[in-house]
Amino acid sequence: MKRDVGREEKAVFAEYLARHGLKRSEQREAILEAFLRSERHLSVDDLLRLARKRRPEVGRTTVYRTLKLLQEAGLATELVLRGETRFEREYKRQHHDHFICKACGEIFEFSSDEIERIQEQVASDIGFVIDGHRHQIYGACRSCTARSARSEARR
Amino acid sequence: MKRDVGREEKAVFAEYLARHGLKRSEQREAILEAFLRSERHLSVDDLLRLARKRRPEVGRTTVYRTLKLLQEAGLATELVLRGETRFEREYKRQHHDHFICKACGEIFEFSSDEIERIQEQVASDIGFVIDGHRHQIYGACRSCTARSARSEARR
DNA sequence: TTACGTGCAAATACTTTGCAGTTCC
DNA sequence: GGAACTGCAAAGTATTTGCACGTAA
Repeated sequence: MKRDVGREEKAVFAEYLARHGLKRSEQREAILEAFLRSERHLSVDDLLRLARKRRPEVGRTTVYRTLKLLQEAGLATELVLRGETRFEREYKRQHHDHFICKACGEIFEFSSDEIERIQEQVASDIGFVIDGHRHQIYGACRSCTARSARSEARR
Repeated sequence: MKRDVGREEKAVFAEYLARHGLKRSEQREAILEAFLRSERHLSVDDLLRLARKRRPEVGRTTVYRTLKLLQEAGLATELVLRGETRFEREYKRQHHDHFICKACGEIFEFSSDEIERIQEQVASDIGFVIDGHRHQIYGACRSCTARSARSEARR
């Protein structure tokens, strides 16, 4: 069932390599595969670990280098959450921002056309032309809020 | 005229030190003074350089350590803009977020009650309790937009 | 064949920590 | 006098780069 995960993205990457006179390699394939199979927000270490399941010799250096290529190919984006660098899929995904639960570390995505609109408004007020943004909201997710309410009550 | 810059904040810091059994020092005073006199978004290097104008022997280590104290005392906040760590005054300042011009690096502040409100809305939709957020908008400021329009026209 | 790719080790950049000497209270 | 403070050098992190060897095209 999960065969062909990210088939389209693999084609995009192949295309990117070809167009830039670069070559395919087992390592790049293992890394891309691992990246595509995980729906999560991966750290370099996560990705290294996952890629090594398939190809144990993959080096950390190659992960860094491949991530750079994936970003240039429009397949990955870097985000820094609470000081930690993570990567997520980018290809054909709608723009979104993140909630981060300080208790469990879970990351939730959100997007709001309304916020985007007001941003544009505020920007144009000072003659600023927007080209991108990062919006991160920290706090407690539903289950962590519930958990702490429970332990509160227990006192 | 500019005597007594941040008098209130100095008092807050003294109070903080006292309450925690910590001591005042020439270095801490020089660093705080430099921090308060500058209205900008300072890097560690900026602050080190400024503090050294007053006390040339101030060490980088002490700047790091003092910045930590200033944050704990509620006088400074750290922000990471385009991968660069910066510090700004926090005491009694209204919450705000940042525009960053990719061309000249200039940082502009903004705030929008409307955005805050929608954030709360979006958060409560998923049962998330907000505790803080970071919102950074990248693009081109008015003068850089004008400048590039001019060089466009020249072609 | 040859330009590109790889892993390792070394180099960077930024920040923290250990330590021996100094200063504040 | 003793705990706290300081600067330096060393140790950590995270990421990048130089290089000799390996490999896709």
